[in-house]
Amino acid sequence: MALRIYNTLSGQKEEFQPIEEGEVKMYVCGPTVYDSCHIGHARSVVFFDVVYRYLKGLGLDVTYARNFTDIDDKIINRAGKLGVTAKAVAEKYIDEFHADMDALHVKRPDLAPKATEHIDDIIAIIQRLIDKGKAYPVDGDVYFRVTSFEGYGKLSGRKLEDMEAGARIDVDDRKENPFDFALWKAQKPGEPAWECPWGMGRPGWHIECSAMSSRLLGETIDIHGGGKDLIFPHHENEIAQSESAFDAPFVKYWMHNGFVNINAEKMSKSLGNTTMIQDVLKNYHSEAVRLFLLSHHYRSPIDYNEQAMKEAAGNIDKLYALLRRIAEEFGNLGILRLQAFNNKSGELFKEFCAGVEDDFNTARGTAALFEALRAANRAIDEMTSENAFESKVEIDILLVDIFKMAGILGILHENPYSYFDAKKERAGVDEDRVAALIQGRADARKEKNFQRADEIRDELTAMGVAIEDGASGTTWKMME
RNA sequence: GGCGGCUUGGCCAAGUGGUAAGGCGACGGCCUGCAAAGCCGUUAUUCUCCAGUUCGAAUCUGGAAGCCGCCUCCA
Repeated sequence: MALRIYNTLSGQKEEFQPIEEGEVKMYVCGPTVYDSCHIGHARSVVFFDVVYRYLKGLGLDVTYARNFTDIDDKIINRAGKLGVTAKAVAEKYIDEFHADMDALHVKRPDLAPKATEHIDDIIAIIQRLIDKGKAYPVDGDVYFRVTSFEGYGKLSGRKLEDMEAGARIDVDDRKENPFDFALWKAQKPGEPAWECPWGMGRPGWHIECSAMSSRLLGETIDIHGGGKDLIFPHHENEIAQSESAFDAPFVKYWMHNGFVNINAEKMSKSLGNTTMIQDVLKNYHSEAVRLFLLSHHYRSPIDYNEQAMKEAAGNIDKLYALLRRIAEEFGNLGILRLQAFNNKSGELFKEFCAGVEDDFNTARGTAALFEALRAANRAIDEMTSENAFESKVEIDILLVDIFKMAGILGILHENPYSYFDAKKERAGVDEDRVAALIQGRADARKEKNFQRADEIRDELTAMGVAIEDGASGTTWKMME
């Protein structure tokens, strides 16, 4: 099987061939750190986290960079409102970003550069572009000369002539062409600024990615990703800058994820439905969030709503319930989990990979995950003293597959007992009272007083507690 | 105005020209004192509509309708 990736540049799926055998250089546009992250950021970051995990799983030597835009109009505005420095705003939200993404079990990228740490690189590229006649300074600003780059529009499929007709853009007489964009912005009073050959100022938005990508990963990289909205103008402009500066292709595979809608509406500040990761995590387990995000194809829009989240949360519950069941039957879940990294995988993991290899179709992959879940439960259901050995072998293979899939999806990090205990704690029920009621019910059942037993169960139900009678006694959990 | 995308069962959602994955829900069964959980089975002759190409189309082509995104900061 070969990995195929939909390349925005070509508009089709292409077989993935790294530029250097066995190595992958990947860059993903990170956040502008002026506010908390929302579920849309989570989608992008979680998706590319899966790309990273999968490529590493293939044994490739992946260098993954994800930047922070830590100097920008929005940050400066925010700082002005709060009466603090832009740096303070950026630092606060970088910390928040890390906290959010750690909570979502996102692996840290190899490199997390900040724009302000690469001002020299930025200035060097701008100088180069000016020297080559691709950019021009005006009153301390520097603009990229869009008409100097023949391929302008190749990523977004736009032509300069077409855009000019209906475009709503600022008319700025100082620009040669309305689509020329700022590489450098002259300092305004009170703004943070750096010294450069054109006077004090700060970088424009697009140039930082060209600078950091080329400095950290090379002039041509394998994968560059981000949200669909970045295709134009951000990534289009990055291509123009980088390819003009280095006379080499900038990126081999462009990948863009789709948006998250909220209850079938576009998420936007004006609608007031911006859904922050922190708030989502108050209501749902982080792995439910990941499973929700990954059970849809990354390029399609997805709808965040209560039903979808409850479904995902329910499925995470089922997976942990299986893990608990296996731990109860066989013990040593930790050892079984370790085996996932050494043992050969079974058919279902191969099926899972077949999905993921097809343009990271994790939605297709989850079908294999649920099949493994069902097969493992069935094997335990059907286990007898005669077939115990065969069953154990079968369950082992299924469990290894499940852990391997979970390792790529980034779920099932917890011990199942602590997972369910944490749920009980979050629900805030009186556990001693539940234990007492269950004991009372057990006594009633012993005396065949089923009416009393059912009364007690009703009482538990009213508390939101669901009970399950098993071979080794009664267990309970919180109902959804 | 320009560019792009989407329309698959009650809901969500895969589907790469060869005869509709998976999840949720619903219904029936096994299990259970009864339940729950788990398992088994049933739940789209059909993929918005119309025409065409083909031995064969949800998948390709043309047309129609509806929905959505981008073109402005945005994941």
